[in-house]
Amino acid sequence: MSTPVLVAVAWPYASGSRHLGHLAGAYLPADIFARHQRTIGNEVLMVSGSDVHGTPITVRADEEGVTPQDIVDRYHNEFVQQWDEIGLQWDNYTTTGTPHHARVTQDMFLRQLENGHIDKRTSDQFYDPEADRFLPDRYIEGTCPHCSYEEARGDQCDNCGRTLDATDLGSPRSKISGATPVLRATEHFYYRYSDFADEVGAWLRDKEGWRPHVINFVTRWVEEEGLLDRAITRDLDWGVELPVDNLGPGKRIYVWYDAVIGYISASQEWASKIGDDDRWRHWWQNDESRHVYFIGKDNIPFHCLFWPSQLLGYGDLHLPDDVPANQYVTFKGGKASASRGVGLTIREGLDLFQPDGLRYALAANFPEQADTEISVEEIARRINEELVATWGNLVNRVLSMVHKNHGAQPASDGRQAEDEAVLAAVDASLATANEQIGRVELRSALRTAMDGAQAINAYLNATEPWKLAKSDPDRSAVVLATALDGINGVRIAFSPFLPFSSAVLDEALGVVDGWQRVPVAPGTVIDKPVPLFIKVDVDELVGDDADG
RNA sequence: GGCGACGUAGCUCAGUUGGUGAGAGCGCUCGACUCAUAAUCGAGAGGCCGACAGUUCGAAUCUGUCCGUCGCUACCA
Repeated sequence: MSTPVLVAVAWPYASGSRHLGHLAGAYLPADIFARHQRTIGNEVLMVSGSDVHGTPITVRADEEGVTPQDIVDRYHNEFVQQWDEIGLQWDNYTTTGTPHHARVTQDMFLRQLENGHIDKRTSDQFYDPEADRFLPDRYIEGTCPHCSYEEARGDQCDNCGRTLDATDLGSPRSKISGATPVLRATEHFYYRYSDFADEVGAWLRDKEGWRPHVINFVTRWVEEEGLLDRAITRDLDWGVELPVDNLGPGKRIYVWYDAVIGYISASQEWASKIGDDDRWRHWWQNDESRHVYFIGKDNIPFHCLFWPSQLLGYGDLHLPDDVPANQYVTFKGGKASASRGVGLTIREGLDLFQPDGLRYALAANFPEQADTEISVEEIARRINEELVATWGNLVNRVLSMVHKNHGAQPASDGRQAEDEAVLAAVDASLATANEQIGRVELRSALRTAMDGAQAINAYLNATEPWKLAKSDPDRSAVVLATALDGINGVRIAFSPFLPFSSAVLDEALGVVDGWQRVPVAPGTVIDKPVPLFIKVDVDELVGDDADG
C-alpha cells in the first residue's frame, strides 16, 4: 500500500551561508529518507524553504547598508544553487517571503485568535533610541553582574556562561548603535502555548520509536516546566503583516511563529503549482499519512512542543509522527557555526569534493545518536578508503571484465551454490537496509550497503573469474554475470545516498524501480566503464586547511 | 549557576531491558591475488570501556563523587 509521507525539512535561515553541519543535520538525511520512500512506492512530499524573517536579517542588512530583501535574495539563491549541486530532490523549496505564505500565516493567526488561543498583552521591552528599534536581549551588551565581564549579552554571559536578564546588565548598550537602551511599554499578541501543555504532553507519551535524546528532552520539558505563552509579534517592519490592525503600526508576526507554518504553506503552494489546489490535504488532513521532520537538535522544542501546539490551536491538521533530530557535527571539538567561522560552509565542501563523495562521507558520520567529529581529512578518508576502494572499484572491476571478455551481460545458466550464496547475501543486505532507512538509521543502512559490496568483492577473490577466463570460460561467464547481478542489487541500497553515481549506473544497467534486485538481462551491452568516483588528492587538501 | 549529553582500540564510532572470552570501519603487520582507481581478499596485533568509591552472584552497561569536553537555559533561530 502506498502511504503519503511528508518529509518536512528544517527551514534554513537566510541570514548567512549554511555549513556542513546543517547539511548533515537535516537536509541530507531528509533527502536520503525521501529517495528511499519514493523507491519503495510511497507518495512523498518533501518541502522546505528559506526562512527569511527575523531580527538578525534586519540587523545584517543595516550593517551592510542594504535592504533585508537584498540579504534574503543573496542567501536564498545561494541555497537553491547548493541544493541543486548536492542533489536534494525537493518537491517544493520556497521561502517564507511569498504572499502565499503570508496569507496562510494570517489565516492560521485569525483562526487561533478566534479559537481563543491568542491574546494581547503589554510588556516593557528595551528600545534603542538611536537605531529607532526594539532590541532582543541578545542585542544588548553590558557588564555581567556575576563576573564583571564587559561584553556580556542580554541573554547570557559568554565569559561565565550564566543566563542573564537584560535588566541585570551594568551600563547596558545597544549592540547595534552603542546607545543606551531604554525600557518602553509595547503591546503584543501572545500565543497561549500553555493551553496545550497537557495535550502535547499526552501526545508525546504515546510516541514509540523516537530517538531517546529527542523524546527525553521534550517530555521532561513539558512535564517539569509546562509550556509558557510567548509573544508571537515584534516591533519590526520585516515579517508577515498582522491581519488585524488594532495593535498599531510597526508590528509584525515574528519569525519562529511563522517559519514552521511554512510546512503547510509550502505544501499548499506545491498543490497549486501542480494544478490541484486541494491535493495538500492528502498529507495534512489524512490520518493515514506519515509526517517526518528532519531538523537539528536545536530545533527540537519548536517542532515537538510549539509547532504541535500551533497545529492543535488551528485544528484538523496532522501532527508530527517522528522527529528524528540529529545532534551536531563538530569540527575540532566545537559546534559548527557559520557566523563564528567554525567548520566548512556547504560551498567550501562542494568546492573540495564531488557531491556523492561528500554525501557519502557525511552520511557515514551522521550525528544520529551523539555529536560526531568531522574534518576535511576524515571526509577524504571516507571517500578514498571506503567509497572509492570498495564500491567504486567493485563496479569498475566487474564492468571492465564483463566488457572486455563479453561486451555484454553473459547468460548465467548453471549457477552453483557459491553463486546463489552471494546473491542471497546481496538480497539480505537490501532487506536490512530497507528496515534501517525506515527507522532513519541511515549510518547503519549505508554500512549495510557497503557490506553487500564487500560480499561481492570476496566472492570475486574466491572465484577468480580472471583465471577462469582461460581455464573454464563458461564458468567465468557465470561468475561475472552473477557479480554484475549482485552489483545491480547493491546499487539500489546505495541509490538514496549517491544519486549522481546512481544515475550513471542507471544508464548502464537500467533505472532502479522498486527496492529489490533485478537480474541484468543477458545481452545487455556493457561499455567500457568510467570510474564512478574520483579519488581525493589529500596532499592538495592539507595545504588548504580550510576548516580552521 | 541550573539542566542535559558525552568521555570505549592510533582515528571516526556501535555497544537493546546489567550476564558465557568487549565490537565495526579505516589505519597498522603478515600472507594471497593481480580483473580493478597500488584497488581487492584472508589472517593478526592493538583497549585496565575517563578516575575513584558503591550496589550486585555478576557492570562498559545501575548509583554517588571527581576530572575533561560539548550543548541547552524558552526575545538567535
